[in-house]
Amino acid sequence: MASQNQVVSPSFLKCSQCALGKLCLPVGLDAKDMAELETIIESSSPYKDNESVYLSEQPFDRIFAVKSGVFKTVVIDANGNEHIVGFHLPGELFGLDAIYPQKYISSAVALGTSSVCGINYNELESLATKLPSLQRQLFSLMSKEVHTSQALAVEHSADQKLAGFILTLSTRYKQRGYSDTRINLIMPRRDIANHLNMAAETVSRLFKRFQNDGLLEIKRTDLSIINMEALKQLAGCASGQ
Amino acid sequence: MASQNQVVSPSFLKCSQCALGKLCLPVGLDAKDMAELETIIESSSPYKDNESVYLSEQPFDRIFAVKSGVFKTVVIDANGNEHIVGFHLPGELFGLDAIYPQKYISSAVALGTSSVCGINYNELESLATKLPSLQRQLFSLMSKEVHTSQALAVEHSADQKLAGFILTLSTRYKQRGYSDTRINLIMPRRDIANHLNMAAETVSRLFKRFQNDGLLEIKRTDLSIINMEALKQLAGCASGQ
DNA sequence: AAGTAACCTTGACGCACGTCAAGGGCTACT
DNA sequence: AGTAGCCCTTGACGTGCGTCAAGGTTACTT
Repeated sequence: MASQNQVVSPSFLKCSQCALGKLCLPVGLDAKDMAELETIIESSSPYKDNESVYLSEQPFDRIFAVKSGVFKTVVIDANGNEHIVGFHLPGELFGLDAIYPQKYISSAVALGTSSVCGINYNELESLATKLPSLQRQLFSLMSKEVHTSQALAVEHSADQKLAGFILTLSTRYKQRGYSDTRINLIMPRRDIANHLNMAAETVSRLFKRFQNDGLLEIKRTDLSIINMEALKQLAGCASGQ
Repeated sequence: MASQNQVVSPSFLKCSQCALGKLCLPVGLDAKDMAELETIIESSSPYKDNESVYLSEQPFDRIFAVKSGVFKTVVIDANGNEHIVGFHLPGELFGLDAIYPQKYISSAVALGTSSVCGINYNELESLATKLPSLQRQLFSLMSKEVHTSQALAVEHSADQKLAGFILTLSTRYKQRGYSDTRINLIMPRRDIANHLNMAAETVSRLFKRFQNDGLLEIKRTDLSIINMEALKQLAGCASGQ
């Protein structure tokens, strides 16, 4: 299950050439600053489905940026129950919650073949004191992270939560240049349900109801949003952005 | 309801003299750095019960540190329903979620007479590039914020959520030098319930059950924890820290 | 000291959603 | 091509907790 395939890819795609630059860590950096950032970024070979980047309780040394695919971060409570804290799309960071405790709180697991960039945190910190634009972007991304964590807690009913979840995916994929109405749900229903604190059966039933109500069409992992406005209204709107 | 009483207190208590220094922004700063930080901190006269520090949608300019009392941060969804995102004790920061969107997402409201220090964010940012220890502390605090926001989402049943809530309060008060077993719940049941996404009646019933089971004793705002271990087990433990 | 309003408690009731169980459809491996 | 195993769906059932309603306490006001 665990694996540490930290082999540096021979064909390392630098930030300056990476299509995710406009979303990821380098936002707001000029060419010179980006070149400096590139010196501390390490690329990894891809993780296979269900392989983990790090495990809960391991000492913290790096944060990660998704290069391709999707990762989930998972915590396990005292009773052994798993809870999926979040899903991470290309250009998003994970591991930030480990900075304060200096150890990983969650485990990070690949959903399908996926790859990351690793960034040594100590080096990142010292670089950030030299590059105000980088410091600014880090603060901004962490603030965003706080906000998204809070947003989940606002939603009450099951349909509100699921509608909100679909909308955040839609928004995030759109920002990445993908369609915001046709989405490939890589994660199984069980994972969606777990993340939203509900039963997989409920997810299934709600998808069916949403489909009957003309909000969307779904077949397995292939989701098409038909009525975006109605979905937003269901979600209580706050999930946009 | 709203009020902007930003009069600088004549008896401004500097960070170096403030008892909260060991928890708040100045953690890890030496005397010289702290003196620099003090130059950008502004103190306010106290807010009365239910007065707001800022309102949702207002432009972001400052973050805040609680000096005394308690504040709650509140978001209002599209349907006009309020949701309490968090309670903030002395030495804790709020307003961090406004950095990314550059406007306040929530409103911050005093629970009883309470006071804050305001810190201009632009000045804080430029100071942080000069003081690595300050930058480090900011990253650390924001990471902690991410973590606490996530922790709420892990809890499932109502008793788990309430037990977890009591425990986080206990831990946070202990860190502040107060008792971790005798807690004054300034916030009304309704606010606790709202924050935990449950009905006030449920909070009332659970408190009674916890009391019958010998976990705690509670009368109005006066809470005594009797069996800490049992509470932790109920909460699924993760809430310690 | 009396009046009023907010807060808390308690009970009765109903529903949303979790749990349990069974069946159907992909995908994958041999 | 056949079979095994997961994933998803669908139904039946139970229950945790929300909602509604009423009564009791405490705190603030004049």
